[in-house]
Amino acid sequence: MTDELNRASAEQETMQPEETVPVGADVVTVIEYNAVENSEPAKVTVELLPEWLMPMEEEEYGGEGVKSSEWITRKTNNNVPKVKRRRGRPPIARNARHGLTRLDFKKGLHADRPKKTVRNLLERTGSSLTSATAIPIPDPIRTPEVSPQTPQSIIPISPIGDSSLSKIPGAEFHSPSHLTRVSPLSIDKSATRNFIHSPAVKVGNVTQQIVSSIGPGKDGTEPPLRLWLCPSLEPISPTKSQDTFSEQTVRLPEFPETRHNGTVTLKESLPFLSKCESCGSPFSAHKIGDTLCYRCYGTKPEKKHSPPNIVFRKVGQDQWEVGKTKHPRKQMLKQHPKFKKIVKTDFVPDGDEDEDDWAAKKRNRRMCQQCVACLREDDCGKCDFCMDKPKFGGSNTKRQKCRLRQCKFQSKLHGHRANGMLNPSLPQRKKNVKPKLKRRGRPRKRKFKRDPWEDDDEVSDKDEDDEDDDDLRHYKMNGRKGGRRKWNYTFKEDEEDVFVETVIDDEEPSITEEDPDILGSERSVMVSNEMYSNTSGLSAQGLYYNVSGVPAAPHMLGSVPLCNNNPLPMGEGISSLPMGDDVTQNGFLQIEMVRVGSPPSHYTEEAQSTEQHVSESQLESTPVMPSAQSETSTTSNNARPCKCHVCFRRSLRSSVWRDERTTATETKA
DNA sequence: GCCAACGTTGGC
DNA sequence: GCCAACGTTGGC
Repeated sequence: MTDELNRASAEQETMQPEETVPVGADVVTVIEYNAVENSEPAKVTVELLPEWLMPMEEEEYGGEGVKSSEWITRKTNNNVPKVKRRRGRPPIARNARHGLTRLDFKKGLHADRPKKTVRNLLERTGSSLTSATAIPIPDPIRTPEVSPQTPQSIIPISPIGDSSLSKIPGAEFHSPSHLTRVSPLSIDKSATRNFIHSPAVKVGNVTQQIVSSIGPGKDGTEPPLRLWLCPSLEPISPTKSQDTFSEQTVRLPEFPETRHNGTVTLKESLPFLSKCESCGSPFSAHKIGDTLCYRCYGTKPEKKHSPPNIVFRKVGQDQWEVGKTKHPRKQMLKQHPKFKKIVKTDFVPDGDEDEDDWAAKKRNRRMCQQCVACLREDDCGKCDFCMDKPKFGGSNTKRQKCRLRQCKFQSKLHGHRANGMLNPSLPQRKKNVKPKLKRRGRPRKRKFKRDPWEDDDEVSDKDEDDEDDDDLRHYKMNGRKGGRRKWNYTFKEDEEDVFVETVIDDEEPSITEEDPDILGSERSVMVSNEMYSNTSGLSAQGLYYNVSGVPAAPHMLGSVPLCNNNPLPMGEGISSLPMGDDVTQNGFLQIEMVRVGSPPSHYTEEAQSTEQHVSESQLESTPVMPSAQSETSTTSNNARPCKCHVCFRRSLRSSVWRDERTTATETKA
């Protein structure tokens, strides 16, 4: 196991230089860090730009002609001037409140709302729970089962053995319920026997193992009924260590959450009595992270809510069928065609939430409400978007916000240097400008040419066959949608909380190692720097990650404080945990990040390109990153200076840029 | 992948 | 109903 994990670490690190960095705060943070600490002057060509092309902060700082390095430094100081927020057309204030109301600050959960589709409406009304392929949209009817965790449902972890934390008086670690709930410590003979009696258990092999080892009624006591109703409430007693399961269930690296090629050992086959999040019935969790019983798994393959963790979920991999089929992914997708569409692991909106909240949030997805651009009130009147506005005499064809008011973080125009952005006074889109190409976009229902030699006009006059058209369009559509996708990046910031949601959707993962989507499936990332008050006992400023499959307190879960007193580099830390192929395939990696350094105002747009530059060409010479990579690949317990931003980025990177195929490839190498 | 065009929606 | 601008479409 250790060797395997070490190998995984090396594989992770080797992929890092090739990553494509999404538009995100984490990226920028690192760049700033490097720029400041390493005193490496940013290679930025200073050029005079029109006002609306100048960096917005520069304008706010009144720094005409401010050099880029200075500019970055200033931004690092997080001195974004407060500007009176506009309450006009973009309903910032109200919607910001709306957005905040969707945040559960205690749990760091960010509520999201499904789209108003017929399917969703049906599901919300409870009229249909039939679809085994349905996107696991939160069902308000079932929300009581996933209501906020009561203190009783959070199992105080008292690890058996020599854990130092177990000796801390009153130490209580409130890990996400789905992690603690399946703690093997809750398994005792009675519980296991109860599990055998559970009607929800249908996994035969597991049951047989238990039956053979522990006969029902051996101890002559029936389990309490409450154990049936809520197994997680079963008190955990260290005295249970004397039972036959304690030894192998407590030791983390060997924790049997992984299986290889369907080979399940006796030890691995031991189930954990868990409570299904969907139906509430106890069931046998094959591994940590299994929150749904076998029955509900087909209908609700996604957990309903997630803690403010980073959740990398290997979608399209049947957690139950791994190893039992030659093509588990295909089989899974066939069984659950919509399974891979599960993207966001957001908090289940309670029934009180109305559509207005969702609409309000939806309207503000392009606004962080905090950046200078969002706080800007006036249109510049000079950019192309302003010029397009009717009030500026435009034709209102673009219908976009002023360039200067485009959110730095969430605008989809972020980072784009449209042709019309270079200089509004200059002719735009010089390249390949043809008069007949002037009309672009949606309304043009241009038909595809049958004959490539046909003229466009001729084709347009023809009445083509609809089926051919559809085929062609379908092909084109697939060609686009089948490819890689960008990170769908969302950024939410409050005065105290920062939420970064990144969704990666690649239906057709690339095989190349440099492919940032090498996980081969959709991934959902949600980062929150909200501190967990209940993760006391660990460094409040630390960066932690939890890996599913490790059932205990954060320290037992493999959470590693990455900053200050962090003995482990992030990449290595993750790789040293059982998150190899099996975990990424069968379960999901959960990373819990606590108070990760810089506020979002540090993030700059320019740093994205800089980051790419570093990643691609300077990694081998950069004093920070390359050494980390080389070290983390083979060694362990390297005491490194605290670099919060670096840790954060590396954590994301090393967690995301993994793929089992890459693992196999590099294993060969 | 980029982005022009515009349908559409929400606030007023 | 008007305005602002988000989200989608589809050509390139």
